[in-house]
Amino acid sequence: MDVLFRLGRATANEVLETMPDPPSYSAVRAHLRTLEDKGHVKHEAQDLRYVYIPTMRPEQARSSAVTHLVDTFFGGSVAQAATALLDPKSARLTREELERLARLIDKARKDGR
Amino acid sequence: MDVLFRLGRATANEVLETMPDPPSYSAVRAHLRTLEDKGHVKHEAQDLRYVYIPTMRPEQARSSAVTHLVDTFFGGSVAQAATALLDPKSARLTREELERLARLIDKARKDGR
DNA sequence: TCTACAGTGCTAACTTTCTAGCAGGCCGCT
DNA sequence: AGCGGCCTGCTAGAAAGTTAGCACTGTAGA
Repeated sequence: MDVLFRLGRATANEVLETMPDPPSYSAVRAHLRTLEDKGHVKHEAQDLRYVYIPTMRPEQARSSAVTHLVDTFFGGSVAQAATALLDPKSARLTREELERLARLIDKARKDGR
Repeated sequence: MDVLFRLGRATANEVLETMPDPPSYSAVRAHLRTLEDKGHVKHEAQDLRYVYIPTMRPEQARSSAVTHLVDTFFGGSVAQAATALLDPKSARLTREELERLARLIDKARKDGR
């Protein structure tokens, strides 16, 4: 699923290549089929191969992944998560990105009043 | 693992209770044992039961989870992830948290020069 | 045309995970 | 002492996941 979310859509082979520590091609194909059985994924025929696509909308997948991360690693605190995310040691942000985030927070400060 | 990261340390029973959609108690115990075999977890005897603890340091676990999330759902863009995280629709932040984040970004703007 | 190639569907064996349940130990209670 | 509850270790069978490999199909190139 992570590979599919990352790429948006992918063939069995692309999934295999993108996986770290990949199992066999057969395993990937079988797994994609069971994901399809469970409804997490659908496929389309493209050229001669199947392209698999997550059924969940990307925004929803993102948002639930974010919530899960915040709950699991930051005790539900968005502020703590944001602090870790913006940690200057790892986060390399361009000037424009910083400006945009500053504006975003400024807006939240005004609106939240 | 998510449960253990969330709680810091937990018995098999606590893991079971915390899991959404939990398997059987046997499965949880067995799984904790294989996690221990693989070195992801260790246990201590407390009173009469085992308490399981992740072997990875929390900061490291957090940071690699954050990296993985950013790569999987935001194409590696910290800025996009931060934007989603601070989305006013979902993020409920107190005034002090907003101030702190604003200062954090301000500092990054100055330092990054 | 025919050959090679890459993909699908399917199957059968194998490995790992999940499950229920049993024996045994420690504790607290009566 | 005896009982019940709760935990561990362990086992064996069921379920799920992994693997290799076969037949078949459509495409491209010699």
